[in-house]
Amino acid sequence: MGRPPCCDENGLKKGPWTSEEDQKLVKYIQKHGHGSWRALPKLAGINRCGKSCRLRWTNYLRPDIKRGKFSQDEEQTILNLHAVLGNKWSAIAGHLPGRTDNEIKNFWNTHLKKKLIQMGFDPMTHRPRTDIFSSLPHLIALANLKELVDHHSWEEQAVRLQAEAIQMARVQYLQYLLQPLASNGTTNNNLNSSFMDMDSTISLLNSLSSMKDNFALSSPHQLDTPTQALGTSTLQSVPDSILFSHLPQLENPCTYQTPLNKDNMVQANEFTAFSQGENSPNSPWLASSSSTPSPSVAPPAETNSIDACSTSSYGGAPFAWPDLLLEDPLFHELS
DNA sequence: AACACGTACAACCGCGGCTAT
DNA sequence: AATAGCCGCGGTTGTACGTGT
Repeated sequence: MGRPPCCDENGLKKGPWTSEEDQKLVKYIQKHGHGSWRALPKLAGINRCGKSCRLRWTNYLRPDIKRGKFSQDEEQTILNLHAVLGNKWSAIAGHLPGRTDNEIKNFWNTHLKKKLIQMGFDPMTHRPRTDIFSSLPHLIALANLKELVDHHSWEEQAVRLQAEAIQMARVQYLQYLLQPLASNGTTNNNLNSSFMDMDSTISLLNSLSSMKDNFALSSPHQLDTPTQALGTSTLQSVPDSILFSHLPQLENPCTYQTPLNKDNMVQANEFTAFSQGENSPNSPWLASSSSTPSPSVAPPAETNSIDACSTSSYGGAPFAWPDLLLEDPLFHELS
C-alpha cells in the first residue's frame, strides 16, 4: 500500500527525549490515558509524532517497567522461550512481567546471542554448530584439556587439531553431499533432514570422542543410514585437497533445521552436554535443568511429527542417490 | 591525556496486520 | 471489495559510556 511514515511531517522533533518531554507525556497519559497515539502529541503539547510517544511510553516511561539487570531466572526464561518462539520479542516479553520487548531484544543481541555463539551453539536454532570455524574454540579447549591431562607437546596438539579440523571438514562435506537426499521426492522432508543432521552430529561426536580417548580419528557408528553406508572410515580416504576445495560451496553448514527424534535422544543429550563443555545447571536444552518451571508454551509443530519416526528407515521410502550426488566427483571417490 | 575500540541501550524506520470507511 | 490509516512488531542505527593501549 505504501503508506507514508507517520513521522514525515516537518518540524517534529526526533532523537533523545528531554525530561521536560517525558514529564509532559507521563502527566498526560496519567490523566487521560494514551487514547489515540496519533492525536496524543498535539493534546499533550509535545512536538513529536505519535509513534515516538508510544515508543517512549511503552519502552521507558511506563510505571510498571522493571529496570536493572536481568536475573538468572529471567535469562533462563528468555533462552527457553526463544528456543520455542524465535524472535517474537513481544511474545517473550509477555512472559516476563515488567520487561519490554525492546529490552529483551537488546539483552538478547548484546548478551545471550554471544553467549550461545561462544558455547558453540547456533543462536537461531539453539543447536550445536558443526562448521569448523565456529567449533574452533571447542577444539582448542579440548586440546588444552588433553594437554593438562597428558602433558603432550604443543606440536602434538597442533597435529591433533589439524587432524580434527580435517575430520570435521569431512563430516561437513558429507553433510553437504547428503543434503539433496533430504529433499529428493519423498513425502516427509523434515523427517529425512532430521536424520541427516543427526547422523552428521553423531559422526562428529564419535570423531571427537574417539580423539579424546586414543587420538584415533574415528570409529564407525551403528546407525542404519546413508552416513553409515558411506562410513566414517571411508571418509578418511577423501584427499584433503579435494575436501577443502569443496568447502566454500557449503551453504549455511551450521544450521540444524529439525529437532532430534526421540529414539536418538540419548545421543542427543550426550552431545548437548559434551558441546557445552560442562553440565551447566542452567542449560536451556536439558529438560530438567531449569531452576524455574518453563512457561507453558506449545512445542513447535515439527517436534510432534518427529515422534513418529524411527532410526531404522527413511519412512519406508526407497533409497536412491540423487543426480546431484552422482555428478559429484568426490562422491565417486568415496564410493 | 588522548585515542581507538567495544558494549549497551534508547530510539528510529519500515513493514504487515487489523479495522474503519 | 478496495482503500486509507492506525498500531504494534522486529530489525537497525546512533550515541553515550566504559575499557584498553
